[in-house]
This record gives sequence, structure tokens and C-alpha cells, in this order.
Amino acid sequence: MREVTLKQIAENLGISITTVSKALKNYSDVSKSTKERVKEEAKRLNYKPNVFAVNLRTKESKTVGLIIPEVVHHFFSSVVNGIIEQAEKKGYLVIILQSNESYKLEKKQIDLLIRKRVDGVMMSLANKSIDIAHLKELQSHDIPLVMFDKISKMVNCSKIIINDRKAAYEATKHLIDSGCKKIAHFRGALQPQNSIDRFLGYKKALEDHGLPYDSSLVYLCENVDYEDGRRAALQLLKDKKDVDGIFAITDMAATGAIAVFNEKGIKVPNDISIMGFSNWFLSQAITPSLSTVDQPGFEMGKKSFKLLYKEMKAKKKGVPFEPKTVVLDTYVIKRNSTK
Amino acid sequence: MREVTLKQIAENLGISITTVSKALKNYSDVSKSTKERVKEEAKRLNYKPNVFAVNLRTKESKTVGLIIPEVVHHFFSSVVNGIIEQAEKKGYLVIILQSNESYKLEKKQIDLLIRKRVDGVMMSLANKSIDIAHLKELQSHDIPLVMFDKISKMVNCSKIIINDRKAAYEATKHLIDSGCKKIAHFRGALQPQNSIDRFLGYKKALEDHGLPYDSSLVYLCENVDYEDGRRAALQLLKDKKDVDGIFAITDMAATGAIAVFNEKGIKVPNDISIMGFSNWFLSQAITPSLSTVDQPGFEMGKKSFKLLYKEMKAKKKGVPFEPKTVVLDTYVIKRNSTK
DNA sequence: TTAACAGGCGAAAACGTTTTCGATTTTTTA
DNA sequence: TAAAAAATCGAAAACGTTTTCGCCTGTTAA
Repeated sequence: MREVTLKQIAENLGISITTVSKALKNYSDVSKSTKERVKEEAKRLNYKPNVFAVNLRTKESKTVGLIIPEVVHHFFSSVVNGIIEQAEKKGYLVIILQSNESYKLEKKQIDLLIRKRVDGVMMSLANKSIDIAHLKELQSHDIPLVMFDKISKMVNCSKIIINDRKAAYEATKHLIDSGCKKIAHFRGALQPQNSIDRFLGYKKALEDHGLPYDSSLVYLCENVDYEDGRRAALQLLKDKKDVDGIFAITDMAATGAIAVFNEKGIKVPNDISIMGFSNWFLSQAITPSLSTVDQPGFEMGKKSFKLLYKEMKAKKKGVPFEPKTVVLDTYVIKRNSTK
Repeated sequence: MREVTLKQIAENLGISITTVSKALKNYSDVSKSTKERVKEEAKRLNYKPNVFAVNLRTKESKTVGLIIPEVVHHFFSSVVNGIIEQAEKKGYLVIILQSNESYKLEKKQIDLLIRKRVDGVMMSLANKSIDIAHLKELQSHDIPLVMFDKISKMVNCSKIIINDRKAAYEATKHLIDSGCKKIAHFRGALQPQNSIDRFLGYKKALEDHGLPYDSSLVYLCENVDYEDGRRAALQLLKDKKDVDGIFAITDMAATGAIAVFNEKGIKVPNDISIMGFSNWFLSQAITPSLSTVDQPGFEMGKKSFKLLYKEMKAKKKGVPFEPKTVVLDTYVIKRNSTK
């Protein structure tokens, strides 16, 4: 059984390949009757265009690339979900690559996507990516780019982000409003803009509400994970700072802290309140359930593709496209780890 | 700036396209000196082969498809991770699609992959997929297929699975060994082989150890999630069956149950022991930490691609390939939710 | 001296589609 | 009835690569 081609259909019907092609695409210079005959025959033979040939001819692959630090992560997999869903609606497929938070790998992945001639790329920057030469390379190949969550201000492209600073401010404010007087912060690594902004939001909230900022109350959680949260909480207990509230940079770190306090018999939120960040659904499963800030991953993915799609369409039509930056809303979710 | 092609290089060097192509691929009928000249020029111009043309000519895309029920799921995203890592090593890209547990969508996704002419497909079946016509369609197009985790016995292809029945048996045995006398089971939906096998393992373990099987101790968790676990636990309390152990089909259902018991002041594991399944890392973050069965997602992904790769290679060479079934090891992880 | 052979190269076909442009036929208009 | 216009079709080029096959030159064997 050979593959069905336009030629096949043309021969069966005694007409030219050209006409068959045009009939299937509803060109106006094909008569109604031949269109019908062609479509019928195509259906009968279960004809499917050879994408390889179409790609070559049209110079587009109807495929987009996605680079994220890691797939196994609730936030990013939510983004992936949003992207895939939206892309599918528009007839695009998504190729997913991981950077594993490494600059070198990220560069390699971009190179791969260029070689594969994807029609567009979406990405969230690796923590260690400070240089952006590889992104310029992408743009020099005229491939539309959308960045989300972890972006670079140095690159002129569309961006989908949240206002980390504001979100952190509100999270901290929630702790203050609920009566906390001495609030610690479990912060993330030093480079990523994300982690800097959340720190700044925390600091600003303290200052705006008459609480002194004390750098010894800021604990570093390099990997922002459960283990880091545990470590920081244990250190905090050892330091005996009489802290009555913690704003942790991620739900995972917050969860580690809660686990430690549960073990030590320290009551959350009566002895100490804890605020997370992201609202991955672990948050409601732990005891006590975790107050947090909702970070709309799915929405971010959807929006990312939508913007990319607009830019790809504009490029195809040859009309200029002005990169946009979209800031998505976040909001505090109050659960049982805060009063 | 135009794209660099073989033609470009050929003209620069005053030789034919044929020779350039052959030089780059180290054909033996090209002299050493021209090979060097060609390679140098290619490097100088930063030549990258046009994959569209290569695809068309070679009839392969160096791309594989992956269909899973949902991305936002710790187990599946681990699998994805394993697959991507392995595929990359062999120079393949991965297109990920979701079935959302729907047969109709699954069928559509497969159709998409056929149209895209991927070189191979890996998939885990949707719960509601009972018919396998769409898989036959795949095979009729001569596209290698590997199934993992949720497979169909009706399809003749390579498979990577765990022994759910044995794993469930051992999980239940662990409860028995730790002193439980009356053990309930939170089971999954009725169709999937997975959920059937785990149920059977549970039942067999009871019987082998002199405990009576009581169908009223089996609670249905259709979606095997946190909410289902909560619901089942509440029902179980209402039923007052004096159960002292639960084997839940997933960690999420187990977590829901633990949350309920925590709220009601029922001590885990002193009043009741709980055993989960999968070992997603929530397990160690909750209080008490959850005993469970490790299900090696990453390993499963790696192995899946490796097998697919073997089959694709065999197909290319025209040698016959005998589908293999690989059963991965699982083991019980003892934590604090069991004695 | 001729025949056989090897090394090095290129012409050309092929993969299957899209699209331009001109040719032919039919219909409409003057 | 002739000219203009519209409707319908197809030849051919193009996309960029891979690979078969034959050609030419020079060397080796008989």
C-alpha cells in the first residue's frame, strides 16, 4: 500500500496535479464540479498531505518550541498544559525541551529549535542565564519569541509575567494584617529577577507598615524546595529570633517549614504564621493547609501562545509587530497557616 | 541575508551541489582535499541543512510523538522527563500531546501524529480507551509504537510496565506485617487495568495471610485524587467499620485520607495505618510522611524511548523487530504513616 | 599497446507540494 | 458576428536535499 499523493488523485480523475491541489484549497479558478470530484476522491483514498513537502514549500512547520527549566514542576507543567491546549486549537504542535537551569543547555536547545525551523519559540529563562546572546541568535533568524515568568529585560520580545514584587508585597501585608510583628523571609537564589523582586516586595511591605527590616531574618533557599525549607526552618529555630511569621518564596519551601514546626510541636498559625507562593495544589493537602499567592500557570501558558500566534501571523503577512508585555493578576489565598 | 544552502557553497567553491553534499557526509568518492575545502566553507558560512528538505528526501522527521493522559501530574511529568532526556541524546525531538483521559481526543492526537509523520509514538492509554482501532491505524502506517504504564493487551507492541498486582500485594502485605487486621482499600475506576490489578493484589494479600476479604471495605475513588481520598475517608468513618489500615490506590487519595484523619483527631498510624502508591514527593512532605510504593516514572520514560529507538532503527534497516515487554521493579517505602 | 580498473566528479531524477502565468474554452457584450 | 471578458485548466518552476548512475582521467595489469 503506497502513500496517497496529489498525483495519485490526479491520475485517477484524469486531471492535472495543479488542479487537484487547487481544488482541495478552494481556489476560485476551479469549477464547482471538479472541486467536488476531487474532494470526494481525496476522501475515498484517505488522502493526507505530505507535511514534509508542505513544510519545504511553505517554509513553515506549524510547530513551535518551548524551553523550560524543568518539566517536573507543578507550575511549569501547568504552563505546558495551557500552551498545548491553545496551540492545538490553532493547529500547532509543541516541542518541549528542558534547560535544567543550565545556560549551556539552554543555548543548545535554542540551536536545536533553529535547526528544526520551528515557527516560534516560548521560553522561561534558566536561573543561570545571564548572557542573552543565544536569544539574539534566535531573533536574527527572524523567529518570533515570547518569554514568560522568568524573562530578561534585555531582550525585545513579548513577555507574560506576574508582578512578583507586588504579589510578595501583598503576601507580606497579609501576614502583617493578621497580626504578625516579626516576619522572616525565605528567599530564593540571588540572581533570578523573580527572587529579587519577591524579596523587594517583602522588604517594602515591612517598611510601609512600620516594621523594621532586619537582614538577619532573611534565609537563603537556593533551590526553593522542600529540603531548603526544612533547613531554613531549623536554622530559624536555632537562631531563636522570636519570629511570628514567615513569607517563603515557594510553597515547597513553606511546606518544609511547616513539616519542621509540626515535628517540633510548634503550632501553625498560633505560634507562627506561614505564607507560601504559587498555589500548587499541595498547598491545600497539607496540614495545616497553606495560605499562599496564586500564580496562574495555566493562564500564563495560554496567553503565551496566543501572543506568539499573533506575532507569527503578523510575520507571515509581513506586517510589523510591536512586542507586548502582559502582567497577569495574582491574589492572596487565605487558608489555615495564617490567622 | 539569505539562508545558506548547498548550492551556495557549491558556487563559492566552483564545484557541484552533489559533491558538496557528499563531502559533508564523508562519501568515499570525494577526495580528501575537496572534503576539507567544503567543510571549511560550510563552517565559515554557518551552514545548517534545511530539515524540511531532508525530511522530504529521507522520509523521516527525527521526531517522536508522546501521548499522555495529562501533563500536570507528578508521575507523568517524570516520564516525560525521562523520555526527553533520552531522546535528546539520540538527536530526536519529542512532541507532547494530552488525551485528557478521553478516547476521542486520544484518537485525534494519534491522527495528528500520523499526519505529522513522526518516526515513532510512545503512549499511555486514557482510562476510557477500551477500543483500540486508533492504535491499529498507527501500526497500519508502519509507525513504531511503545506503550507504558497504562497499556492494552490487545495491541502487539513493546510495553514498559510495573507489576501492579505484585506491587499492591506487597503494599498490603506491609500493612499486614505491621499488625493491621482489618484493611480497607481505596480503589480506582473500574475499567483501567492498573486499578483492577492493584485491587487484585490487595485481595490476594488478604487471602494469603488469613484475613477475610470484605467487599464493603472497598471504596471507589473514581479520579484517584485528593478530594476522592477525603470523600472515601469520611464515608469510612461514617461506616464505623473499625478499620485499622488503608491501602489507597494513589498517594493523592492517601493524602486526602490523612488530612481527614488529622482534622478529626484520629492518629496515623496509631489508630489507623495508611499506605499510598506512586511515591510522588508530596509523600514525604505531609505529616505524617506517607508510606508508599515507588513507581519509577523517570526510569519508565527512559526505557520507553530506548525501546522505541531500537525499533525505529530496526525498521530503517529493514530487519524484523520483536516487541518486548519490560517489567520494572517497584519497592515499598516505609515512612511514618505505617507502624 | 590495449584492456581493465580505480578515483573523483557531476548531471539528473526524485521526494510532494504550491503558485505563477499563460493557454484554452466559454460566455457576455457591443 | 466579432471582440472583450470571464471561467477553467495545466505546464513548469521552485523549495533544498539525497542518491543513482555514468563520464572522464589517469593508473595498473596483461
